[in-house]
Amino acid sequence: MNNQEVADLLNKIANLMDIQGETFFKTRAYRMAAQQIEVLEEPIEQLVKEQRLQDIQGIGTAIAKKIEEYTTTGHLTFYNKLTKEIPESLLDLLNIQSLGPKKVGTLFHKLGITTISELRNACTQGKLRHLEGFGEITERNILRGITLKEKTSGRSLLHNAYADSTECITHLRKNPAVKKISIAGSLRRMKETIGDIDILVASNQPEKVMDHFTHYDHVERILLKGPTKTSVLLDDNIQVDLRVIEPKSYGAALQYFTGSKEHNVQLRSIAIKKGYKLNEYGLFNKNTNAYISGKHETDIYQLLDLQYIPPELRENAGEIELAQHQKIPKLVDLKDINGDLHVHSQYSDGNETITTLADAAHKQGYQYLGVTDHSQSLVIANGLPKDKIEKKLQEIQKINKKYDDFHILCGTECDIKTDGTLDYPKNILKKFDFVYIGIHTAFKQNEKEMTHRITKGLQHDYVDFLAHPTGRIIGRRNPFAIDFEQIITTAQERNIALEINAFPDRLDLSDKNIKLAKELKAQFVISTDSHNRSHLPFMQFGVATAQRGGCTKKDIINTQPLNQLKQTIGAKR
DNA sequence: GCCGTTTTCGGCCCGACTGTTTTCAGTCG
Repeated sequence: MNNQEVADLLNKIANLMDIQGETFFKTRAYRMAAQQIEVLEEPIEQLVKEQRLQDIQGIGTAIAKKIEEYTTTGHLTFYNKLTKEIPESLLDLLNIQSLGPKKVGTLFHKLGITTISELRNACTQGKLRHLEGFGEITERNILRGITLKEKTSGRSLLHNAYADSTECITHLRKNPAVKKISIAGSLRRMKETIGDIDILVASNQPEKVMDHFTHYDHVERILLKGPTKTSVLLDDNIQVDLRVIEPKSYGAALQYFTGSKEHNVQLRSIAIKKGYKLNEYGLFNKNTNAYISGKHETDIYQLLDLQYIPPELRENAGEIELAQHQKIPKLVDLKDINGDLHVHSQYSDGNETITTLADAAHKQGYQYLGVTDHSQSLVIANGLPKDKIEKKLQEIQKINKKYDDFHILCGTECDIKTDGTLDYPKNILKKFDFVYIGIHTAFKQNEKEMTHRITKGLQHDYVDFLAHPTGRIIGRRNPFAIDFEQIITTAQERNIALEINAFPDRLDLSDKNIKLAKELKAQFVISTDSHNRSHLPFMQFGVATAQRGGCTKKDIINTQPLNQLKQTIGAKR
């Protein structure tokens, strides 16, 4: 029974109780307990064993007792009883836009609706409009909500949302009523997937800004429009929420709308303890309501006696305590990155020549580029046969003469075969400047086999980096079954850095895994896995993920300047 | 359901917009 499973159960209880009509504060207690467990560093079962559950802020006798029963027996009597009254399938309905717990409760109690398909039928038959609090418009909105949920399955990849937001901001900036503008929400926190894009504008003429916004070319439909808040659906089905606020509240609003929600709840309770009230309009005196500050986001943190917290860390996962003790680290920055070490050329499955890739990397301001083509057995990716390696080395040597402030390194992304042996022998691996190893076949091995396979791979000489360590593809492929801590430990003992793969649907390691690996003193390399030059800028998303994992410059190998990097990888050869 | 340097009872974070209503509940972030 892991921590996430316990947290999930508590969240489900909260949602079901909401539908049942329980008081807000009671269901919130379950959610807060769930949140605490999600960020817990040790296994919850350990706490149960040592009777320490109630040491956690937000867990009292009632919830502790439920956790104890659930972790020791695998089920919870209270939950079974609850789902007899309120069917579990109603939880799906809560994810439909314009439906919340109250309406779902009414639908269930008055019409006996328990599933999305039953709901759709009831809507098309016009059965909802007669219920109290419902009408024809609600009926239509629910139908739209169902369609939207099916079409988008919820969230977009970070890079898609980022590209949309950049374009939208460019459009908004053209209007002189826009004084200041920023992305906010989960996009500003650079989460790997984004529910909707939040944009914040400072202006004294909100109507003009809203009009300009709704006339943006890519707006498919206006979902709601008011003087301070407008939501639209773009033609690629991503939702954009725009908030307009007076300049004197811009900083407070930026803080507020960046979230996360859990981070803000903590911040507001700190504000109250210090005699303030904090909302999106500013920091106020709790008693007199007098405005104290709000123009700059940094001032809010300062007035709460907190070190400034970068958006990437605002998940209520310990960052507030760090800020109270002035211990927020200086995170790695995109400017710190001196080169990309995982790029594919036409020598395997890349689309472009080494020359083209090198020119693009040089223009991007890098000192070096590592060209890592797939190894021989990976036929589907046009893996490089042994007898072509010499040709590649010579070509790189020739191109390198062109540059005096840039250097191409010849690497490989060598396959770890199913038994843990590598796809090139030792004498071949030695020819490369550096070596990534990675899994590209037989993803479904069990935990024991896969962990053995990877740790055995890490034992070979001349290995520098472990590519996309968990193999997950966001929304499409789950991570391998592996004992991740054992892999981190082995990599660390062998002085091998773990990749933070920046390709948008990989982001592998994830922020959570980075955090875990960092605690075990792992080293990292951030690389893009580019297959053509348009992928090189993905570095930004790898760096953001590293930031979310709390990495500093010295945690990341490819922040080293060329000479130092040569020493690092050269020491193994 | 949780919590306490005022409290073991009475608070608990807050505001905008919509749709269904004639003054506000529900949803959303």
